Amino acid sequence: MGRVTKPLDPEMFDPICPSDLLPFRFGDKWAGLIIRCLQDGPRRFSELRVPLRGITAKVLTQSLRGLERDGMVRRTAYAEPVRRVEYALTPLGRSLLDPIAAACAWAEQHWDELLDAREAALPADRGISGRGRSGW
Amino acid sequence: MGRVTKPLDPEMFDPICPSDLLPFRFGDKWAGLIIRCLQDGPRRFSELRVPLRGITAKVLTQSLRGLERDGMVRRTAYAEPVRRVEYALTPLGRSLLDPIAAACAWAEQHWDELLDAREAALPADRGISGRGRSGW
DNA sequence: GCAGGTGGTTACCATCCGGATACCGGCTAG
DNA sequence: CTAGCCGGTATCCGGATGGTAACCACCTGC
Repeated sequence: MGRVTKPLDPEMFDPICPSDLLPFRFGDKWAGLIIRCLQDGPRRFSELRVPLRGITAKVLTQSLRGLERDGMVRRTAYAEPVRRVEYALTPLGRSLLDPIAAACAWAEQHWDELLDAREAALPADRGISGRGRSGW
Repeated sequence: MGRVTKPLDPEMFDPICPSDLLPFRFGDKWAGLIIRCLQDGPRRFSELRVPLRGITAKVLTQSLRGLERDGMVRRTAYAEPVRRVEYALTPLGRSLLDPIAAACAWAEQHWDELLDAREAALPADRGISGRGRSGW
């Protein structure tokens, strides 16, 4: 089976920058990232684990099952000698790319302000809200 | 002091419909709702509790402190005989209204599909993902 | 004096969520 | 035979999250 889509960039999610201040979440912690991983076509389980650095098999399975159940993702297992399973966006899942992109654009645009606010809050951090990490 | 903005509609968040399937979240469970409550101008603590049916003082405080820390909301306490505290959106917080609106529009547009997917999943519900309720 | 509103705080609790670790059967390459 | 990849599952765990209930000081109105 010839590869149709380019392999995922292991660096597509910078581990330092864009994940921990962003106040948007889609579904669980990984759902947004997964959706974006699938935007160029179907991906295999292990393929998804590459850019989602550090995600464990269990958690990825969990997240994918949730997305499948909600009609965002379609899972296809092929009856081949070597086990192969592919995950692809449904039209519904694909329609999510737009609002996700809007959220990303917002974050990118206001990144400095977000950092500033966080930094300014640190000294007298009342440390109440739970937004220490936010997912994507 | 004259009231500038219309009182909040206690029904502005339908308790049945728009909250529990929506796969978007902003910050913690209440942050998105709070932001939208503040879009027409500053609101007082108790005023916010009305449309946010069921939110307890503690949880609202928590959420507001988080938003304040992240620069989305500004808290102003007035030195008056009767205690008065107002919460208002900062420009940064206001800028969030757009992507939030995009998310809402998406949800509204795909509501039926979301419901269908959920319903179809119920019989053989593998019940793995944590998206039973989503907040936003 | 007492009830009631305002804007919280404190202590406690159940649940959830993500993660670590170990393990699995089927297949293939050496 | 053995090692390793593939796509998971089973079990356990700690911390975050959200909620309840009780309490608080201060002020106003009856």
